Amino acid sequence: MATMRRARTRIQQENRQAILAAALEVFAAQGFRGATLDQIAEAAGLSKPNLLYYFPSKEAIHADLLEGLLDIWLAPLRALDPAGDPRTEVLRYVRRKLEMSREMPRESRLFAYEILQGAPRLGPLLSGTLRTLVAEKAAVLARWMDEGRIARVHPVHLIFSIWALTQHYADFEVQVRAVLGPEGADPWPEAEAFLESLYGRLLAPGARDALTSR
Amino acid sequence: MATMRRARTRIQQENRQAILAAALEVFAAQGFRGATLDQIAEAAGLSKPNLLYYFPSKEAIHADLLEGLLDIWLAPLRALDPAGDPRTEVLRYVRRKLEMSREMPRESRLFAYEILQGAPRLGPLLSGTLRTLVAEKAAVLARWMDEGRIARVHPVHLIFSIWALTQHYADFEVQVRAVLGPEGADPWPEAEAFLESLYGRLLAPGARDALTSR
DNA sequence: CAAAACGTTGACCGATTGGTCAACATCGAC
DNA sequence: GTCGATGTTGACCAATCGGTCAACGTTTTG
Repeated sequence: MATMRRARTRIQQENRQAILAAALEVFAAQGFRGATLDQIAEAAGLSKPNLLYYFPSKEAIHADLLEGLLDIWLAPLRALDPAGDPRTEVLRYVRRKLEMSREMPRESRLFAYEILQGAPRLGPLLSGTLRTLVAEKAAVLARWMDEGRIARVHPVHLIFSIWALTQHYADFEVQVRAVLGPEGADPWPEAEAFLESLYGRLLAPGARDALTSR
Repeated sequence: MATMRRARTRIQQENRQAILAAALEVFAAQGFRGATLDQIAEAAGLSKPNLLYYFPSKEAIHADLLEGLLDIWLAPLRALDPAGDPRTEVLRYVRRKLEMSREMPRESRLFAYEILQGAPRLGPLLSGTLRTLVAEKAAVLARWMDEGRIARVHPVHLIFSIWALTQHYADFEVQVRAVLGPEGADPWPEAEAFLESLYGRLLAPGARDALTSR
């Protein structure tokens, strides 16, 4: 009846969960080196030795957090349906990714810190899982372009652009809010409208680059 | 004849310069908390006490670095000419910003760490200098849109998008290279071509959002 | 209810870190 | 070349950090 996958007791599951939640908060705010076990322990409502009763080290907590993250993070891209309507699929991907930035900014920042640092911990996953997935979905995009159903651009950079634009609103939220000002409108609906315009126009079949020089 | 602005002696200027260069390298790689004075001292070819002879503290080095950065960083946006041709101006801004990401990735990462952390040090500058400049340039863009010379989008988010897309290639370079693979082409020319397509199509006068739903 | 397993913590430890200081070395002006 | 100003450093310090441990509660199980 009991699941009994990893943690045996109820209290063990609760505390591990509380620790991971607290660690996410602290790591996302301070980065790995900036975070301290005391901060995490206090945020989790536990003592530091107690925290180390559930996890062998600070590194282990961080690793646990990162491990689960990549799958969640890539779910929207995985969901890109080769059988769907091209523009609908891409725009849904953009919307879902932006929604993740809004709903999970801490996860986004945790990821950003890791990449900024040179991906010392999940580097292999980037050249493995991530690279494979991107190659697969880029092929789908390229096929759609071949069929003339969306305009032609470099498919991998198209994916990069979606990552950059959506994560920006989570990772650089302080800057966004500072620029928009204290009475600025909620940036999220604005961002969604902007991104819909951007990808709508970029991918409209028959779109050609505007004349720019000469 | 001598400039004699700040540092009096020749050796003082040289060493301060060496320290700032070394600190930029280390801070950009490890973040503020991750960097140590010993690392900076070694990279600068000095001893730690000697380093503290030129700067009063680790904080001071970091502050010095950040202080000079924002102006450099915003120079391309400042150069956006209200009297120029709209699409040429925007595309030149994009190109210059991308070039800065390529030529000054350490500065870009230093900035990224600061914002990620919540901009504890240059927060006021964001709501001051930066906000003013963006408002001014957004007004220029809005006027161009009113005149029908570029397509209408939210001007501030247009600027956000340029920051996000260009800095992505510097800050997330590890991820970009991992996804493109070891034998992947040089990402920079690809990125430039992609961004030119993107902004060319986004801003083409008369551009309308593609039909997406229903 | 006893005892074993599980859970919790104050006190402590070694390592690292930012920063100090007194002593020493070097340089530049006369 | 001498002497004061400038530059340099080994040794040291207090604070912080990740992690340990022995002792003490608490829960679960027979």
